[in-house]
Amino acid sequence: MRSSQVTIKDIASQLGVSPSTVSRALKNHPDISKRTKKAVQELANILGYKPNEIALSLRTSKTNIIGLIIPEIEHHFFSSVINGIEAVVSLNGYNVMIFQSNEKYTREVINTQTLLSHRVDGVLCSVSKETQNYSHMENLIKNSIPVVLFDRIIDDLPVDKVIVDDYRGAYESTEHLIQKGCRNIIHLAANDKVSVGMQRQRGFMEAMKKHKLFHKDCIVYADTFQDAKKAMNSILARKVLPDGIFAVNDLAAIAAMQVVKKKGLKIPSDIAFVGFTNSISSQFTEPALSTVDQQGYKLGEQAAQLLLQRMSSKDMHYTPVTKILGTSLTRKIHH
Amino acid sequence: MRSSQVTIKDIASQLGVSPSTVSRALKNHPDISKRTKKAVQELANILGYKPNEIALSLRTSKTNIIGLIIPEIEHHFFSSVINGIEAVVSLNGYNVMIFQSNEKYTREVINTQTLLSHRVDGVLCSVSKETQNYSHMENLIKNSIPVVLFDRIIDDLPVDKVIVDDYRGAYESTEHLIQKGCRNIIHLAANDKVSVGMQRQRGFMEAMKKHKLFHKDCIVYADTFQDAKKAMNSILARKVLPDGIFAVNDLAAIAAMQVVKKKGLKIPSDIAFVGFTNSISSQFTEPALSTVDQQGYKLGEQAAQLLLQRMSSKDMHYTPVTKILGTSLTRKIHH
DNA sequence: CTGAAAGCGCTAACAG
DNA sequence: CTGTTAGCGCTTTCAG
Repeated sequence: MRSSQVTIKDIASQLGVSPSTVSRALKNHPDISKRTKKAVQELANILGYKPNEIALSLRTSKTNIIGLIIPEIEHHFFSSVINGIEAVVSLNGYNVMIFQSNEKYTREVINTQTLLSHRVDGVLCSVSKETQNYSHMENLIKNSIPVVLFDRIIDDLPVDKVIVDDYRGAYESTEHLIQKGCRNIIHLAANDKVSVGMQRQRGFMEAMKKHKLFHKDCIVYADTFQDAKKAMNSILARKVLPDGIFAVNDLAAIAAMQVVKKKGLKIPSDIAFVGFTNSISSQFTEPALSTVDQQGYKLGEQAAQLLLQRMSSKDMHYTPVTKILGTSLTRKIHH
Repeated sequence: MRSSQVTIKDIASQLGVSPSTVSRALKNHPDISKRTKKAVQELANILGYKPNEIALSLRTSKTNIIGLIIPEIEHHFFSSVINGIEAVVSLNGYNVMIFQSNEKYTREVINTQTLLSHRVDGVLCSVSKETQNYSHMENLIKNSIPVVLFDRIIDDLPVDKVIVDDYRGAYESTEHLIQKGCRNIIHLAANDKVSVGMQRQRGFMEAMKKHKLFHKDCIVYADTFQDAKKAMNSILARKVLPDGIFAVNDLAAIAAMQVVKKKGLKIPSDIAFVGFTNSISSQFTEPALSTVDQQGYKLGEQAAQLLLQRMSSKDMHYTPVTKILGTSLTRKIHH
């Protein structure tokens, strides 16, 4: 049954007309007679003709594909970003091609090359933890492929960016803990140099300093489940116990909560917790974890809109824009 | 700076040779002199030449793209499947184009048409909950695009399939509960007609019947968080309380656990729980939820392998294969 | 060792 | 109203 795909030529020869007539008939060109149009469209339907996007792309140098590079798809935050992106771009006739860097710089570079080869019309990217150098992104731009960075950005790269206000999210969370009576708050901080983690740490520090609560032992680097468990254990071995924990992500917060509960301490009365991400799991801890919602879906929408906008303008000498999205603290702590 | 993409022609004209020479030089064709090769390859590097995949695809009618249709990317199971797929296909030079049906039949149909237009080399699909009709899949096959279904399959469609042994996973989970002493087990079952849910229900029923524990009230339809909460509340209002719950997914199990704990009952001593999916969240409940691991990654790998195999054989009259993957019960119940 | 030409599927001048 | 032609970028005969 190896029927290869139906082309405009097949329709043309079966109808005894030229390919261009078929092409025109299919797009309702006014020049074509009603009879011909009808015949063509009917036969196209019967044969199940679908235009070959590849041929179209080659002609128009437009693929209607947006390239997306994210660190890990298995991250709920990123999959919700994807949904926001798809919602926006699909309305404009674009499809998304997703690539994962798996937090590796080298993979990210390969991804950009593949994107380039596939001649995608634009690229959305959230960079890997390893990424310091950004010549691969510049390479896209040099090839006149617009780039928008989101969430994990490269500060120095002059392109459009959409980020979450990590600084303020962290600041407000810390203040919330303070308002709830915490005086000795510890921040479980990110280990890497990614902007996101740095901003959260900065937000925490500023809030603590403002309330004169900052001290040198209140930052502990631990951003994975295992690390956070270890860290929390050694924190609980300190002479002075904390009364609040602000974690750089929910995973670390949840890990720390488990350690705290195992020691028989009560949450939030003995130690209160705030996480960051609003992951699915944060609803299932007991008590439910108070956490900063990053609004991945909205972030995706905004990034996509910015990219589409940039793609539609021919101007390569634009002034890059950075959009900052607000966060909101969910499930505030109740004593 | 609007430099459009570098082509083989650019290199050719700059070097005063013909495009065909450049083409050959770039792929190390033995006919080309060392000098020319070196010159071409160097210039290609400098200009940042990347072959235009679109043009290649048009020529070879091979896109090196695998189309993937899944219900929802925000589902951890599916994103782990994606990773399994990518791991396998990327080794073979393929990229994946992901489409979501969002559990809508109509979207799934549109997705297949887009895939067809993009002339993907093969399609992997897990169908939506609504999907009953499968002419859209047949349409792909008619166009000689091999299809492999995974997890959520259509029984009647004669294509390769990879599924998890939902029946056995459910059967064994139920027996595990029985071994642990449960005599009145209730199954929180799927509401829809998807094969996956049906198999789990069948597995549960068979195990219960074998041990003469089956009775008419032991199946309750509730497969979402909200529904499961409601269902569990009304179950706890029964004259005879259950001593075990087997849920069709972790979400329902977790919801039910929360209701049970709120009532002051102990888990697992009063009521034991087993879920299905091995979601991230299942590790974070207290106690951690015993659940059936579906091995999404492995499933993805197998499906991808099957598809690649089918793609490489020209034979359109193959006998479809169905691979069944085992499951394993994680975190068995400890009293 | 290298070049010219044809063709993948489609469309848009241009020419009837 | 319809057909012919050229060309998008690339490879691959065929012909030097």
